[in-house]
Amino acid sequence: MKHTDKRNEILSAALEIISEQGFHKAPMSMIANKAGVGAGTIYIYFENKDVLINEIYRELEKKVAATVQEGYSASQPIREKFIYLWTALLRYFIKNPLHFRYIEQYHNSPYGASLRRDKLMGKTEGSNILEELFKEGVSQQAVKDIPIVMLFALAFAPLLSLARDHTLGLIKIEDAHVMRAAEACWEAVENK
Amino acid sequence: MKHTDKRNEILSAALEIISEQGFHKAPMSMIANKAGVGAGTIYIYFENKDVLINEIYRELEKKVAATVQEGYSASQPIREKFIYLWTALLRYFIKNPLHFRYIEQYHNSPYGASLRRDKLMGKTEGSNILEELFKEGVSQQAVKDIPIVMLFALAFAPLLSLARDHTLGLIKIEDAHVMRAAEACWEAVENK
Amino acid sequence: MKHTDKRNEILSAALEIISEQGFHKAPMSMIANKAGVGAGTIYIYFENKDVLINEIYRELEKKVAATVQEGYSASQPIREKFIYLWTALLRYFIKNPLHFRYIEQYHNSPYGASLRRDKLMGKTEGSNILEELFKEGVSQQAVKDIPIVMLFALAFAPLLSLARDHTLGLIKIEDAHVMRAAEACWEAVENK
Amino acid sequence: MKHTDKRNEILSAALEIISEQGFHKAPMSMIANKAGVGAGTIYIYFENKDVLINEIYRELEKKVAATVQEGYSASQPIREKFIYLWTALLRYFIKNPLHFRYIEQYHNSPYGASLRRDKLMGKTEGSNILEELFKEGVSQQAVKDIPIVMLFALAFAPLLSLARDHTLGLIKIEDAHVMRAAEACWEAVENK
DNA sequence: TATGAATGAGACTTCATTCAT
DNA sequence: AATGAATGAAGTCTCATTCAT
Repeated sequence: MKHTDKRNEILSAALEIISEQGFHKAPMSMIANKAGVGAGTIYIYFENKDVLINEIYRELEKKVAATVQEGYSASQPIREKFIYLWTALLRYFIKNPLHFRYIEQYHNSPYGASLRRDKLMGKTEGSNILEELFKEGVSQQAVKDIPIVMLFALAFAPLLSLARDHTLGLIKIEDAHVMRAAEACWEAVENK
Repeated sequence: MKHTDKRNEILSAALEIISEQGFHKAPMSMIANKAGVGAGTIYIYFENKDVLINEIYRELEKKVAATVQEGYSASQPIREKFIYLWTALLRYFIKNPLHFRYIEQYHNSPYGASLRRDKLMGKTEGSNILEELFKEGVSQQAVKDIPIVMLFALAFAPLLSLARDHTLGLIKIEDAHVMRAAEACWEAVENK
Repeated sequence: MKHTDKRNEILSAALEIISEQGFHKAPMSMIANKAGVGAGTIYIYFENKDVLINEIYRELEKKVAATVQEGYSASQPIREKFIYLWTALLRYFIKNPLHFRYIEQYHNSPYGASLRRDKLMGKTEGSNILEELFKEGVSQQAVKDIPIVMLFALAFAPLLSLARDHTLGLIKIEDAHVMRAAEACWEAVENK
Repeated sequence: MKHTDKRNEILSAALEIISEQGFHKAPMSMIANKAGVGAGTIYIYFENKDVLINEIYRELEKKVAATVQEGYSASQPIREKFIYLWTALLRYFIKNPLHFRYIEQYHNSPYGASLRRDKLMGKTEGSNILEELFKEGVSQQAVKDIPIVMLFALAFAPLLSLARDHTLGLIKIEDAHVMRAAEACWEAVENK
């Protein structure tokens, strides 16, 4: 087993346990156990529990950003770009419920207290696509002229809520639903 | 001090500490201290910490429901009723940030894992005004014909997101904003 | 068992173990065990291990100072006062080898790094008898006019060395020896 | 790098770290790191940490003995020989504070519990110059007729105390001081 | 009913030592 | 001979809960 393998074992064991049980029901010993390593081994790869938790988040962020940006074309009309990103994001969360639950937990904990939920996509990589999108929309008068934070709330809070309902098994989201929800969110931010 | 007084002292001490510090930084001893009672006394009124935490939530739920229903008139048009409830709810959260923070923490924790965020207003007590409202709207074709859960997500997830941004100091929500946001949410669920 | 009793059990259990084994071979669990209390109980009386260790030292310091000053008469000639204090101190250490070993360990550890070995007697209670004694001696030209720190080294380092030899069982110090050693130390500081 | 080189790297890395940080803040991994070798390599040269620690002490002992005996002439009068050895020893410690700090730590730890501080100079290697000196002095009636251990305490405990004060920065020992202190110690053991 | 000292399981983390390469 | 990743026992401390008063 290579160096990288053990590190990955730890990361995914932690991701799984924390997603399912929450941060405070995920003792390091349990993570080590699930990863098939000794308790001390985790500390070879991660300075402490906080660092491990933050590292998982950072990796998830990258994956989400990469997935969502894949196939994104900046030259389309605003509405199409919005719908594309919105549905791609929701589909990613539906396909990866563990990732979603982890991200949610992280945002609602001291660890991610500083981060904003809506800075989810690409912000760290410099330009934030979503923010750009809204700014462009506002300047074109296609989107309501209200604070960006409000636009985020209107457009993406429902997305997260639906993703949560889905991972909790409260609803089974079908493709038609994804599209209708995306359109409804667009209507909320759209300038009419 | 009467029986009820002590119970209330405990409830509000716990509410305050948990709202500000989070569940896992709210030891029973600290709660007892702030409530001015002995550590063991808490266990006379509440079987254990979980029960206490759930009890606080239930009381908050009642207060929210009562406040929001106050002044609500079932005879108005759908849209007006929606706007009324929506703005009343957001205003309540803005006025009572501790209550909001507690509710948020509860929902994003194992304690409230089973409950749904949208069951916020009175659902558990039988009649759920919001649910009635949406059903009525759907039957009148004033509201989109999609699953109720989705309507809740579209209409109320942004509200919670805005309330959070407000309590975190990320935005200062003014009266004009409240109204515009309410209208935007209506547009999201509205059948056009 | 009263509140004070348990605290004292802990203090003397810790004193004994640390004296015999050293700080790093005195785990809290062992102390708790010897004191006949639960592991967590120690933390009711002492914030953490450091505090416990410092507290023990402070109590010993008090006892030593009290014992040595008992029967001390400031009105005697310098030489007699010196001999009195010196012999009283050595006799105390011979009678209380555990106390001596603890004090020694404390001084040679990060805990007591700031304290000086020679500030042993009464400094914390304001006036340091020994320092006064030396100053008086210098001004009377009865004692060598060299830095106080050197006087302490000349007069008291041998005392501690003898006490150590005794507690380690390397020598059996008899009364005649105590007196001869005291006189020898006086000769070292005496101005001739 | 030769066998001997690596061994020496380890010894001096350990000496430095332990002198500055103490035994319990000197993990083997840190020593290995500073020595530029793998953690496992240490165990090729030294059976375990205790052996390493004892080995360092033994090497220091040799160096001290060699340095002090250098220039020592057995044919001088007792007093001159004493003064010579005493001052040479103090000067060595002042010049090599790391060596002194290590020796001190060693003596005040379980590792050196069995050794006596006054066996410092070559005693274990058979002939002990100091012991010879005192015996000679006693037989000439130049030195007090008391147990050798006491003579050591009177003569050398102050030396170590002064060296400690110096390395801690509490005093700046000048050449004049060294001589006066040596003479004072002679007065303490001198038979008058 | 009320108390709060006492408990001990369990959390995080360190580090001497081993062993496959 | 040399390495350094891996191990897991052991250390300090927290806190929900109990029980004698």
